[in-house]
Amino acid sequence: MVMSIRIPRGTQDILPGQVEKWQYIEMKARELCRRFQYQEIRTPIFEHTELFLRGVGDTTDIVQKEMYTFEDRGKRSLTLRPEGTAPVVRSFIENKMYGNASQPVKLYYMGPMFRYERPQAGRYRQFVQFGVEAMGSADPAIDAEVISLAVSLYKELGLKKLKVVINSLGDKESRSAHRDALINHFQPRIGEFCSDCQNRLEKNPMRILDCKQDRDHELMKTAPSILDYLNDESRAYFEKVQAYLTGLNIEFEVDSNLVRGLDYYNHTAFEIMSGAEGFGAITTLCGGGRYNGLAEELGGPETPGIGFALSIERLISALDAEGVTLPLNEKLDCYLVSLGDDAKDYTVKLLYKLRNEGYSAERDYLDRKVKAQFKAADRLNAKFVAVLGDEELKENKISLKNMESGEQVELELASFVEKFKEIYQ
RNA sequence: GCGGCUAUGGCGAAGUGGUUAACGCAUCGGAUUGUGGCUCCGACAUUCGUGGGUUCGAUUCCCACUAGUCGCCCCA
Repeated sequence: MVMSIRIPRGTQDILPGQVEKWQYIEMKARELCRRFQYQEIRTPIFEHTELFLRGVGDTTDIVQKEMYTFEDRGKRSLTLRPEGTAPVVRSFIENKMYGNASQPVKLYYMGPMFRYERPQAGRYRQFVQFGVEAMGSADPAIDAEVISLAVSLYKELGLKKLKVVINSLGDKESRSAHRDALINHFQPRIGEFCSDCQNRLEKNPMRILDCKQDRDHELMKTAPSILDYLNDESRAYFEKVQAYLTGLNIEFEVDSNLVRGLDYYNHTAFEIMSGAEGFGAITTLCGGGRYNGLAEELGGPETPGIGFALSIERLISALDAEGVTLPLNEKLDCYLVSLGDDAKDYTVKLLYKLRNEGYSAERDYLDRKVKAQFKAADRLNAKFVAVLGDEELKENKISLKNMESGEQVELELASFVEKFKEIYQ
């Protein structure tokens, strides 16, 4: 036998039974965006590699080791998008949305992202992100709006064990002062830290604060906090964001060690984590932050922006971990049981009629016995089963059974659909 | 990129260096010659991830590969 071809590593098929959850979540997300007034944008699955080099930052892990990059026949270097912000900002600039009548421009996207990583719980090579981007406003109220949108999605879906963590990375000036302070702090004893941290010292000293291996080192506890290096403007901004969140009754924690991995962040950075038991090592459900300056970096006009991205896979894992069942009702309106060739021919037509009237309806296509047809109806959660056999056909009758009550009535065959409508009410 | 564990029917899962590879669920058939959810009976893997090696003989032992899984790094 020929070896069968299997799904590529780190990808998954979403099968019937599971896909309903996805559809429900997608519907919820879209509905929420309608209420919050974010409009959908669909950008290509691949972009010029250059976009991510400049947008995400060429020292980031994403760019250095996780991109699906290929050359097309025209020798262009293209990359399957590893994240959604850079493409949206690219489109914003390219389509001159900064000139739109309504500002800020508030967009959302939902679709697959690709990162070449070793798969584990909650991590895939192709995964689906839902994200929003609000561009053109540097009002801290919109930071709070973006965070609240993500929180609302989780809460409305039924998650309870959530933790919102925020931090401020400050503006350029604050960040650079903090960076110098960090280097001065760790430099003398960097040899006592892990090799990753040693590399981080020059590249991105902030990341040392995030290290799990060296978290108990005494220099960690005494490390300069970004919050002490925020200039007045940055501090005022961060305080305002917190005040708005408090006003929205959104509980949060300030964690000065929260550092996001992408280069483009500044000011507000946030994460939403799941505290559910058995959720695995990865607890981040959603990550986001402000990226003033990214538009300029990509060749557009100076435009402030903030957004988040969350993974639908992790959202579903969190729902499962908390034992939340989504209100999916999968009932079949009517199953048609037939017995005999003439009856079968008739029910084939009847089935189509019911479907054209808007009902979900099904029948047997494997010539199964009546008993097995009923079993199939049961498995499909049929509300009603109509039975047409030789006897009924001869007398122009059809039986209709209510599967919940077990009650069965005989109806005129000719007016079945009309009668069904009445009874179905 | 690195490390641990795993790989047996549609699913879950036992098992052994040697002539029939347990069992449970699901499915199909029957008891009930036209009525589901319960019960009982029967059927259902020329085959144990792929390739190679050791052996008279491998699903079982060894190696490689692939995949899954969990963790590290990092992230959604």
